[in-house]
Amino acid sequence: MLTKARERLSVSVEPIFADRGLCGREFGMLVLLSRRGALRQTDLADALRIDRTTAMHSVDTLQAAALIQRHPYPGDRRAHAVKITAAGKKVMKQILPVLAAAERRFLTGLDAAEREQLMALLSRLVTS
Amino acid sequence: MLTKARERLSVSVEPIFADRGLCGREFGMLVLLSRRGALRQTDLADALRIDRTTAMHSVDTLQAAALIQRHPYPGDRRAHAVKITAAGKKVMKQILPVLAAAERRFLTGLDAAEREQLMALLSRLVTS
DNA sequence: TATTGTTATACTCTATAACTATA
DNA sequence: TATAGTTATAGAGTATAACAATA
Repeated sequence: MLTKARERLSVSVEPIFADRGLCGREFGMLVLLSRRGALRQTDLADALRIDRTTAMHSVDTLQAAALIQRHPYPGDRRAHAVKITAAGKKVMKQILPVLAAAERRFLTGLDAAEREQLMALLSRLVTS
Repeated sequence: MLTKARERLSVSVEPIFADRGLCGREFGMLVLLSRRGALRQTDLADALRIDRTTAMHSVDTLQAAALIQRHPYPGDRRAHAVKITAAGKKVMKQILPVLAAAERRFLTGLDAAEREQLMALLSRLVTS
């Protein structure tokens, strides 16, 4: 059931990212970088629980689209400080409401109280 | 949240199949075949919403393990009637309670009423 | 002409291994 | 000796294309 629900959601949500040349993970990186500021690539990999080479591909994609930039990392010349650009913030802000709308469509059929219930139950499953 | 919950569940459930040389999809085929009797490979593909070549790989795997058999399909000599074997039913019945136990562990933290609530809400999302 | 099963092939996604430059 | 980033490569998993047999 979880599989089906998730599949259904991602079918309606992934095209939103794909339209901008991104995938869900890359959007997640933008959100992460806008919240936490500059991060090293390994920090991104750890946060997303993926290999650092996998993270690098996404960083490459985002940089090619000028949505993030690699900067020198203060205090460690091996590392890069990955920062979201103004263009990156803009794209992220464009996506957010579209994403919220898709989520609302996905949740059509549940009233406000039921949505909260679902979220509460799921979050307990995820964190327990 | 759905993604995380599903990931968490599959981490605890996939090893159950892997221990028997199967994956979730192949177990799903066994369940399907035990419920609906003989099916053509395209029927399996349609039911699981995968390509028929992808379904074929799973049918190959299950047949190599002698959990299913390909028979002539009455009335269409192009098709194969895929049937679950006695060994297949046995493996399926061995897996079912282990799976249920894993599901219960996954749902630890929710009481009976909350589990029902979650299932009800998810099923409405899936079918709506 | 269309469909079933099959084969061969290609593509996507992800990770591992090895390299470099730093630490 | 270990770590950050990179490169090249390999492995799943899935799909597409083409084929033979049959409809």
